[in-house]
Amino acid sequence: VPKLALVQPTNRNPGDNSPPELRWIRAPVQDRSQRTLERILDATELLLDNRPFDKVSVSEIAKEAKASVGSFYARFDGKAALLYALHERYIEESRATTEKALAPEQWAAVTLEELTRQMVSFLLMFHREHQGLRRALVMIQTTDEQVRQRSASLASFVVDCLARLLESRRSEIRRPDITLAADFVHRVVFSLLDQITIYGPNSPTSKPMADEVLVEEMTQICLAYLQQVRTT
Amino acid sequence: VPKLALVQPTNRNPGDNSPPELRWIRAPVQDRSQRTLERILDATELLLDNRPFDKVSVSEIAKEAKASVGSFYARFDGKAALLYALHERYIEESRATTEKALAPEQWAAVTLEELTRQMVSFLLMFHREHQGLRRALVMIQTTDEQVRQRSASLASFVVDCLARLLESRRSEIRRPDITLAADFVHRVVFSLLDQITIYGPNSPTSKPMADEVLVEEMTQICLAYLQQVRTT
DNA sequence: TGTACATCAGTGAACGCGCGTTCACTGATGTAC
DNA sequence: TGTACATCAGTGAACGCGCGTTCACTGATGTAC
Repeated sequence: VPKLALVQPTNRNPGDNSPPELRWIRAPVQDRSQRTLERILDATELLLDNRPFDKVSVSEIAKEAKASVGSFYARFDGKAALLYALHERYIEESRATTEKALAPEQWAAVTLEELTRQMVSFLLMFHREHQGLRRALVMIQTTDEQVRQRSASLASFVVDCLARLLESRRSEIRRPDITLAADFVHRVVFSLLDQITIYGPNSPTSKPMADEVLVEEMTQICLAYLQQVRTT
Repeated sequence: VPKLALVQPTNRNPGDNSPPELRWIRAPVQDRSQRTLERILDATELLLDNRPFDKVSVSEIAKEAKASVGSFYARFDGKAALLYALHERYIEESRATTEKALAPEQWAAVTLEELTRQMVSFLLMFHREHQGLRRALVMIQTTDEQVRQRSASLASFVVDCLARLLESRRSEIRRPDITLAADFVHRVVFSLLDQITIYGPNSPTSKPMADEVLVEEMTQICLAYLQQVRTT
């Protein structure tokens, strides 16, 4: 079980007047409560697959996690903190995954087309796995500035990694500004994925698109953009 | 003032056993109440620019519309019906606009590149204008099947128009399947616009992108995709 | 190894706030004669 | 043109439901001696 990236325990030194740290979670002291905490996180992510965060009540979460409402509040400063903690956990996982997946060395022997296809295909799966949570996060981001900034910083990291990867393949790319290209490709791919996250498989287009078709068209549009030959 | 596309008045004929019609609104009889209704719709759309639908209370809406809570409920079957009505109005407007904007004749003398740029640029503005409402609609679509289907039917219409336009320019396009191409281009463009709708100008990418850059890159990626020369 | 005590963890009924909805009433509009 | 009456429109205080949060209490764990 991957260790949780928790933010600041409750106990502080007397003279400690550091800036208002994010205190999303009351740090567990015993193993038992650590497990309760993780059960709560998992249960919530499960429940989010079927309903938005607002429609999932704290008592339901407690029930699903085989805990009580009281023990919930012993771990979290409130319902909002729960979503923050899930966000935290999700970002940690994404960051680690990205770092490995986008390392240029790994892709040295593969064509840009195949690289793109693998990437898109993997991302589609990854996003599907976390669909419920992602939907909840998308929704809260429309309001919560803090969550938005955390997501932005992850996105920024991903774009940097992507730019480095594209840089290592400069000869295969015709876009003049690689940083811009990385940024925009990221935008396109992730907004498509977000759309799927939000609306589910039957997205709000005419007909639902099979996964393979989707992956193929996404791959093609990225490639076409990166390798575009201007006709003017 | 464009006439509202309202759905079914309350009075029905005795033997009327038509399928469960959508009754989102209690049809106004006097002019006065018609105006109240529109004031309520406009006020809501205004309030939605700053807050999600859940955080806008009915009494606030009434206040903003210079009406009372009671008169609100005289027009709408409930708070949900209000959003449905706004959706209705929005879809009507979009449909009409699309029909005109995508008519092939209008674009006969323009290059595909310029056509695309104009379109993307217009859409960006249109979506910005309705940002608040769109955000609310995106959110409710994650839950409400009826709203989702209505949006889907609009999307379907737009894709059809787009396919017809692309068809009329077959010679400039290299994609084998034009229907698929229309569908996918629509998806890409609208998911990017949705992303902006949701997150505002400072979307969750590294740095916010200037409008002109955004329009330009969107234009280029669409063109590149439609005119792609396979290098294999 | 055993006992006492402190702290941590867990429980779930009760509380209270916010907000959607109702309802008894007043005022405005339109129509019949 | 005027009056009576019916219907429509508007008002806002009061209600009640749902759900997040609290709290007094019980049980578990760990530590000191």
